[in-house]
Amino acid sequence: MTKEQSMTEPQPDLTTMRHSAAHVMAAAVEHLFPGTKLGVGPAIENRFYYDMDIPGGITREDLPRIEEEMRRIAAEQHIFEREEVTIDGALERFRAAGQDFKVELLTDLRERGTTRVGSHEDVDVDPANVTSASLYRTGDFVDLCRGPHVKHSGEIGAFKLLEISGAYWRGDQRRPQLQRIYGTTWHSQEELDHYLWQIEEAEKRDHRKLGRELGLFMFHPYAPGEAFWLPKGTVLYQTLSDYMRRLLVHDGGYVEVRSPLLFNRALWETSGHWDKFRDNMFVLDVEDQQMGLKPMNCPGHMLVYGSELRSYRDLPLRIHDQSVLHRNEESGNLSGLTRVRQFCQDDAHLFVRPDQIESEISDLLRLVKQVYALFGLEYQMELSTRNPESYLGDLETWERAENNLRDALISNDIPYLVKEGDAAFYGPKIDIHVTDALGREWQCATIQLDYQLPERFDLTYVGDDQQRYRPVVIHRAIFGSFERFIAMLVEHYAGAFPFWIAPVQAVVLPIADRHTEHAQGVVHNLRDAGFRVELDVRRENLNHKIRDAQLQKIPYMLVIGDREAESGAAAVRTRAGENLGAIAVADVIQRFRSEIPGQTSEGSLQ
RNA sequence: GCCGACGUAGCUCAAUUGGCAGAGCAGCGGUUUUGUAAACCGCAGGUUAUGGGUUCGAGUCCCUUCGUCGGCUCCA
Repeated sequence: MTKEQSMTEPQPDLTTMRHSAAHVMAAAVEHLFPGTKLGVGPAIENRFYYDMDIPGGITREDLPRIEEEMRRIAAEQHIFEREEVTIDGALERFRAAGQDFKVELLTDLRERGTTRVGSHEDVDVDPANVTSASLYRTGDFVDLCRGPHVKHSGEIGAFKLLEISGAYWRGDQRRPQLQRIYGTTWHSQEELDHYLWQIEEAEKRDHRKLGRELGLFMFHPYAPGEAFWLPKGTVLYQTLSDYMRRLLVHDGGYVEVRSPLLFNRALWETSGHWDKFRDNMFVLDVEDQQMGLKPMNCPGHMLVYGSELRSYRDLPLRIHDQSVLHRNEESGNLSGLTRVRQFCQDDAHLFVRPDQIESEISDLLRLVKQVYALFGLEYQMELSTRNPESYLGDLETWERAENNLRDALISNDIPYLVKEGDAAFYGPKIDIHVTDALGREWQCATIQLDYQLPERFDLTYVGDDQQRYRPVVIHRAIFGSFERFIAMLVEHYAGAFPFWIAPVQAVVLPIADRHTEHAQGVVHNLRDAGFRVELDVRRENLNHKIRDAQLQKIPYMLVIGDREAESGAAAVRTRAGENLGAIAVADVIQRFRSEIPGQTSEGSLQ
């Protein structure tokens, strides 16, 4: 585009285009499936959708027809005409048209002054306007909508319909289930193609696919939602676990415990989980008692704290625990490693005096920064504040707690978003959201302030004045769950893990049988130096072995032929395809050592 | 859990309107001793996820159960 064009013909913004495309899509569906009832159709990140009750329902095969009809409507360039009407007038029209969902939205607006349902906002009606509503007409299609829109239906860009799925009306399981059609639209065909290419690339990185190809983990129908960690995946898991243990226990002033998985119902009643979390717990009958598998470590840690008389001098007490947790997720919610029924967290509970909160939070923010930087992960911090409709405790405490968190963020120069009203009922929190290769956000790390559990378990410490005081608990996890974090790492690195966590760090490739002995020596030396090295003695040619090692994304390939056997070296190839030539084994070890964080100047392991 | 789609060899996928279940890779046996992304020949591999039904005949049509995927809801 020339500069001149961009000045005279500003392109509509993508959100407006996408929202307008949703209208055109709804119009197309109405043409093809008369009697369709419309829900809502907003623009979302990269895409748009419309929820509809379509007579007889549609399948994926119908999408090309709908797309074709959209192209026809686009070609006709119908103007998006705005019309301001009274709510009663609008009600009449949508009632007459049998648009029950629109009628409900308008009724809500009139009666409650908003169309909001919980934190989910429907965008058809401007909540600031309670006397009139705006309609948009495009050809024969009229929709309740607050706009804005592009000029005419020809301006909805280069689009494609992507996906079809179910969605409850207003996100409520008890309400009718509508069909949601997803599409995407962009300024140009090139941008559309690029987006479609991105989706394809992201699919190649899918941890479920790579997990199988790289032999990291598997699932079996007999254990839905519970991963089997295969030998290579176990190395990865264990390496991360050891790294975190070292960071916390060796360097960070934490102590580690192992605690029971199965607890009497009484514990869960005390902690409040029986009330709030029962549906997500596995409960079983043991003799004449009910026992629950733990979904979190916190109640157990309360018992550990309470098992001794604690002095103010003992605080902060930081208890780390990598125990197995179970949550009874609904079957439809299970997904690869990111939503499972059994997992471990790099969990810890910090028992602190009120005056220690801010410095503890600061330390945690630094820890998050350090760990995420090591993996090169992008993240966004979010401060969740009190939900006025659901909180325990007094306002003063809440205010102080929120200020503690905010001050810690500010003093560490960390940009953050505020999520008003998103706090847990027991205290405010900082969540850390990581963006993965699919552009999806995952909540991994979390830092939560809790004044309630110490109360429920009547935890105290003795102050310097002999009085009993109540400690504050900080729940925190840096990886979150190992399962989800590994899923993210797989997609982030596309399976090409950094050397220090790679399940196999190098493979030794003898060219012919006569090189096996020297190759075994090389393997032996490298293993002695502490590296994870395999030997490929198959009677295949070098090309074949190289290809297999590349596909397994092994960081280093060490080729042993006549020349290397003679000189006591290995010809080093990296998975990036570089051929570094023959290198003496001692120098290979040096090179490997330099790739372990903590053994270089940039160390995280010290 | 709900809506929709899917389930064929270890993996990736074929199989005409309902008419003999097939290929590549992997595996196994042989031949080849190989220099930076797939050597060659052969063999074996299946109650088409599961249980039932319709039919002369079912991978294909209908129902059940289980699982997976995309969403909704919920969340580490």
